[in-house]
Amino acid sequence: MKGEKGERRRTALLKIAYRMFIEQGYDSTSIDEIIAEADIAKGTYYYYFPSKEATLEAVIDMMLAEEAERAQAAVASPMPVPQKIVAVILAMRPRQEESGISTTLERSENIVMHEKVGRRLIEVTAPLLTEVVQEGIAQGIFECTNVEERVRMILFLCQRIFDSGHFNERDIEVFVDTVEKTLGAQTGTMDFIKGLIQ
Amino acid sequence: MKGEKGERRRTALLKIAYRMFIEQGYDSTSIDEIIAEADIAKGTYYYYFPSKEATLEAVIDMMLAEEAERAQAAVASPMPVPQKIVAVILAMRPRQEESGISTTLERSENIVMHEKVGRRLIEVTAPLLTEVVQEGIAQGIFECTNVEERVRMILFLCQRIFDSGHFNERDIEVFVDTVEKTLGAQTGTMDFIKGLIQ
Amino acid sequence: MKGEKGERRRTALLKIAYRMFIEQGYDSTSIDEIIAEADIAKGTYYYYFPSKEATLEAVIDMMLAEEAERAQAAVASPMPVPQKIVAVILAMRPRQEESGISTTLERSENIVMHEKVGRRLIEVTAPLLTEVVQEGIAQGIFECTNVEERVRMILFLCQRIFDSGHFNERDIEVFVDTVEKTLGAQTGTMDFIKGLIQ
Amino acid sequence: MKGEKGERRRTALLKIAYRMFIEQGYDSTSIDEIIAEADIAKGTYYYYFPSKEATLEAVIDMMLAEEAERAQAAVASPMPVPQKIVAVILAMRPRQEESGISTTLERSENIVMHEKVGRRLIEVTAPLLTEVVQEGIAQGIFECTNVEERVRMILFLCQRIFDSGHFNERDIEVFVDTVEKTLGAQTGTMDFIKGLIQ
DNA sequence: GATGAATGAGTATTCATTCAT
DNA sequence: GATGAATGAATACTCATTCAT
Repeated sequence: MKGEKGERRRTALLKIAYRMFIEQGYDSTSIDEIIAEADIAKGTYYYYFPSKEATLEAVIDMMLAEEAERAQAAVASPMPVPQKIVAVILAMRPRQEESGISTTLERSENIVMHEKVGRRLIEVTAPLLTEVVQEGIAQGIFECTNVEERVRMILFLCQRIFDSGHFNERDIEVFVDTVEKTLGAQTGTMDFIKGLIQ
Repeated sequence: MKGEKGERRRTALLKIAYRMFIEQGYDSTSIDEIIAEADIAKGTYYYYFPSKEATLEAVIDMMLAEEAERAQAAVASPMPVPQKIVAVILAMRPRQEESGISTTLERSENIVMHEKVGRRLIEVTAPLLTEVVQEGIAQGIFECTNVEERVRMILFLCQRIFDSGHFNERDIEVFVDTVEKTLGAQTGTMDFIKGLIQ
Repeated sequence: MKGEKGERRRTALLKIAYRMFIEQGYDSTSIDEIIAEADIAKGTYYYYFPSKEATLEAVIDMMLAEEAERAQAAVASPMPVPQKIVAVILAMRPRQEESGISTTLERSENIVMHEKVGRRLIEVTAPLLTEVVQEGIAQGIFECTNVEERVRMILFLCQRIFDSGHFNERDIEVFVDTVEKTLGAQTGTMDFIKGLIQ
Repeated sequence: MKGEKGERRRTALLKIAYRMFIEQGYDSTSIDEIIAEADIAKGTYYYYFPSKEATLEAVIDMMLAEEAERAQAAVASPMPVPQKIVAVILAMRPRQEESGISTTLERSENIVMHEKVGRRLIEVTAPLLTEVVQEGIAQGIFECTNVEERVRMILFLCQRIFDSGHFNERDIEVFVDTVEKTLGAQTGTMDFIKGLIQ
């Protein structure tokens, strides 16, 4: 698996597994299905991945890498702080491919992968958002202590909102209000979020 | 399954299944293991439960019934509103038996059951807590709109805190602060929570 | 099971089993389903029938008794011989209840019962029809040897026609022609059958 | 399952299943018994066949292929028409292996497979025999209409005769007579059949 | 006459993993 | 690098039958 060609094949396999795990859930996706889709032999699969579990880990890493990259780009950009926060939050939102099957995400088969991704996504995003919030504090936009804990709480709420999919206008209103208050921002500072979340 | 004797046996079986689902996770607990533990024949198991899935539902119902009862008792009591809120929240906390195996609760095998219970627990608890908050508003202790949505958000946060098990003092502080602010209470109103959550 | 009351209950059970065997097939009908339909306890079922197999035999006996009775009535009646033959043949035809589910009769689940009934039905009907044919020979309407064998052959063909359900006009034509020729009747003697078989 | 070796193993498995289905009946033959007989692992069985049902279909296809081949050979040969008809009919007769266990064929366990094979065998053989009969009509040996329906009727009678196993001389006589008459042949044309069927 | 709790052998099917070639 | 034949433990569920009360 050292050649470039092998690496490309591994990535292709990973993308197929990724799509199938999301569409049908990890447990419900058998290796037989994956190799049928990829049109390779079973031995070949095991040449590239030591186990199914390892494939899941690799898939999750791939997903996280993409999301982290988007969040990181937002943080590094010259946007005003509130917009940066929104950008980081939106980076967590499942993309087109996934949200198109957002109903699937709630099916119990997917809970396992979803939880795994969710927990790790917060681990990755929290430091970035903390940085932004501290930037805001320095600018006098926010005023609060225990920044790290507040950030994790906000990220957790985000996930619940995006997960459920069934949030309404009032849910968003409450969310924005809570974010503003927990960060000690002026009422209305984060109001523009409302327009962005669907 | 009409006699009293049968009903008692069913309950006994349910408790065994309940314990095993929690200890090893639903998926990882096979019917064979359950009947070995209960020392009954396979046919007997299926005499009492139509399927494994149905057993899970019955187990969850049992858990929820207990939790809902505790919450309901709190609401009906003559405590002051803030104490009622805390009581409802604490009713959601897993009991001794479960928390003793709280590390297990995070194992991926348990995610499925955990999620199912969590979602339904919120459905059950939300109306109760909403009632209490509205009582608080009437008494001038709280001041907020969108009560239902705020309550659900608070319950989300509670679950997360109890789930993770790894919360520290600062997490609690942030939680209490957020609850106060989101309900529009005076700072310090809910402070006594800190002493109650471990 | 000596009392009259018990006998009536047994008959009622038999009719339920009969209907279910026909509707779903013998193998696919479980005793649990039968007792649920009859609203009795499992022990009660085994009080009336020693086994499922015995129930099937009893059901078949019941079906045959009815069919044989109709055929016998036809033979004893003062109809002209050709009409008697048709009457016997039509007595083999599944009744309303069954033909309404004639598609079901072809489902593989029903083959077992169907074959059993079919074979025994021929045993019962053949002597009756033989008698009628011999009556016809005495009257100079038919002219043939090996009457018994010819009769059985005709009955085979009848069953096949009623079984398949998919016979068309030409099948009937061939059938009538064959019956006439095999019995040594004048062409046209049995022609009126065409109008009777649907 | 692409290699030649795999194909050979599949065929070997098929023959084992074939023998067991015939000996004990389809339903009464468990996968466990098949793999024990073949001395392979359960997984290996399912590597070659997706399901038990699929195995049955494959077994039936194998049986039919042999029978159809024998019938086809007869039709293509330069024999006189009556002999061809007999050859096609005889091709339907169960071979040594099966008839040696002909008693088994009547056991209810085998009815399902037997019926399935029977129905499909007629589908396969009917067009061949129709062709031969039409050849006979062209040669002035036969004279009849509705050839297809008559052929199917004849084939059906054949099956009943071979099935029952209990036919006697007079049954054959009646059968031959009926065939001659239904095809509009001179009496005696098919007489030589009598010598061939046992 | 009637009940219903208890049985346990039996069944088809799944699937991640291994390994000789 | 790649293949595909082989594995076998694991799993949920069915159902006719028994028998003490």
